Amino acid sequence: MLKRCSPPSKPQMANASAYAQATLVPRTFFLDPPDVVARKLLGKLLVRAGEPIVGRIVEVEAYFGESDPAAHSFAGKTPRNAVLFGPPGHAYVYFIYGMHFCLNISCEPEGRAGCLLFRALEPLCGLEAMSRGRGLAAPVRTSKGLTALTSGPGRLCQAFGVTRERDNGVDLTAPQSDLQIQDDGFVPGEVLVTPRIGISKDADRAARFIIAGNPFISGRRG
DNA sequence: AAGCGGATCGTCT
DNA sequence: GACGATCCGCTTG
Repeated sequence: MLKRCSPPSKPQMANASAYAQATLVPRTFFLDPPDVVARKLLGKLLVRAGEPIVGRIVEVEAYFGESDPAAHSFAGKTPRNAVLFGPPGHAYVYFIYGMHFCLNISCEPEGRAGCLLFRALEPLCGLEAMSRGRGLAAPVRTSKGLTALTSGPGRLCQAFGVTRERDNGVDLTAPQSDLQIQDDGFVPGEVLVTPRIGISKDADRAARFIIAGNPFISGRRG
């Protein structure tokens, strides 16, 4: 269950009363193939316990395990990607470009390495903590500032304080976990599917899932 | 509005 | 030893 928290100045997609009624998303939710989980995952909440920090998932990319040339697991299991081959619902965090972290959640039964990359969130709670994580001198005020908080895989990790050391391997479906996926009953409108961002192999495959029209989506909007 | 280059390092060849 | 599932600031149109 979520503690009550202050909504951002301009909530875009949901009302504050729903935040307190969110429930933990179970591991079985993540047993499905990546494209199926991607659709279901849009509209759910990423929650960091404590403050709390909460964002609604508005953009994800599906990666299809060992059959997907663009996936980290394409070449098989290594020390870095081992989490992906474990049970579903766990965080896979990797370090990229010498500078940024990216957060994924594993899916499919143990032994299969499908996952979803979190690409953008709509900030709902914990704006001050998010601003701090992003290295800002003061909490965001403008709508443009709000967008830059969690629009992009590296940005949302900064906002939530996600690092490989802290979060890789964490069970996002466990009640005691610091980082969780929760469901407040929100149902997204139209979902668009586009090619994935920033990859060179299999660049045309439609595997990026976005909530149509959401202002927090990163990069190309459709 | 779009395009370019720099920053910076873990991971696998 | 090369290369990213990125972000930011600066340049140009």
